[in-house]
Amino acid sequence: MYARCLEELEDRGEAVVSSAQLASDCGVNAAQVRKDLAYFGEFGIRGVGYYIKDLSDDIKGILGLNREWRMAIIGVGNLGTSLLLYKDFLKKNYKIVAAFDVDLSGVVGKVSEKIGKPVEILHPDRLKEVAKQRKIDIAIIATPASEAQNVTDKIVAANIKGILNFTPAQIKVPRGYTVKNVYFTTILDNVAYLLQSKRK
Amino acid sequence: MYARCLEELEDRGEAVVSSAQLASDCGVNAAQVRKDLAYFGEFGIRGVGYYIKDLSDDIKGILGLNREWRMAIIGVGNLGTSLLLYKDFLKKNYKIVAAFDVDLSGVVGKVSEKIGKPVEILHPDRLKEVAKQRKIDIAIIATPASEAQNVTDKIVAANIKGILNFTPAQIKVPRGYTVKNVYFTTILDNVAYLLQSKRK
DNA sequence: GGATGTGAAGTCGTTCACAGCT
DNA sequence: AGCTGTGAACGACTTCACATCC
Repeated sequence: MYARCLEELEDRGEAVVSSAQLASDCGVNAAQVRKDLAYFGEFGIRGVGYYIKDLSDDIKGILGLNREWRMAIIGVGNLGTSLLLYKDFLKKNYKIVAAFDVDLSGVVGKVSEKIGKPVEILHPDRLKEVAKQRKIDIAIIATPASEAQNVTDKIVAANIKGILNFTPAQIKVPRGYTVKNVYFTTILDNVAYLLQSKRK
Repeated sequence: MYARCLEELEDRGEAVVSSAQLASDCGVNAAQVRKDLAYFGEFGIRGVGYYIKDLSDDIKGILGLNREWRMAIIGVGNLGTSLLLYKDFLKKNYKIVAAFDVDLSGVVGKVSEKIGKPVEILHPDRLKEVAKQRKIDIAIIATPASEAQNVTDKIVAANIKGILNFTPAQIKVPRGYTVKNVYFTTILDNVAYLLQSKRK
């Protein structure tokens, strides 16, 4: 959040920012900003503020955003295709280096056509082999929910430590693996509840 | 989360569940489950547990999941199209009742072809008019980030109180509006940081 | 002077442990 | 006997307030 705000300030040509301003931009408390940043070191200058460029670089270093993260998409349906075409990845250090689907034939044409160049769709059984070759860091599960655990097991076997799960299934992984779940209807449930409870 | 677990238990033919089992299914503490549920009322029976069907219905009532929520997609690019085609909405009480885009011509054909029937794409300026007609509860922003605030202002003018924002822009709304942000690269940043900090 | 870094206070959420029902 | 509901202990995060330093 701070990294994103800082980039915006940088683009605007600003050089220094105070915790108060950064807080207001991010919609949080100023003390919060200082605590968060101070946790990782002393980045600010008393009486002045934070040098935007330096702080931005420091944060990116801390978050690991200054290196490339190589990703695989598993499941090339609507969502998977959408992610393959997702332009924001290009600006950031995220790169999709492989796409997997059980249906090899069906999707290739459509996706390739949209993306402008042929996309190679591989069978999920080849995950382990390809993960090593292409140094995959993160796997994105965009299959039907019923396949989620099955696919997860293949990801674990391939020793890919980061997983982004777009299915509603609660997947099980050994410790040491990082899983983030993103499920649209759960987010909508949240909005719906807040709307309903405010209305009354 | 509980609602989803309960549905699964229901499908499996179970009738009663204890806080301990529900907790284990959801990956949380048993006391947590009891506190969460007790907050809204006394749903359990001491010495027995919770009747799954009743609890499931109660939770859905509390969350507002037993009524239809009518949504509009604004921005019919890759992501917007993907959401229009998203099948999980059909099983839940979420319904996309309108789609908006500044480019009326470009997308109609492609989406319609995929969806099997013609999809009507409207200009965002018609949001207010259509919101009233079609009783839109929630607006989904799937435009480029640069358009987010612009579109948000139209949503506010149309008096749509729930907003799901898929752009990285931090949008501003008057109080009384509910906004949820879903931004893929932020989630990936999180995964990347956790991976990096574990590795060292 | 002015903004950071940080102990202390305050707030919120989680977990424990057990009284109270069924 | 067993499991819920809940006060109390605990822990984590947020905010305050000010000493500290540029």
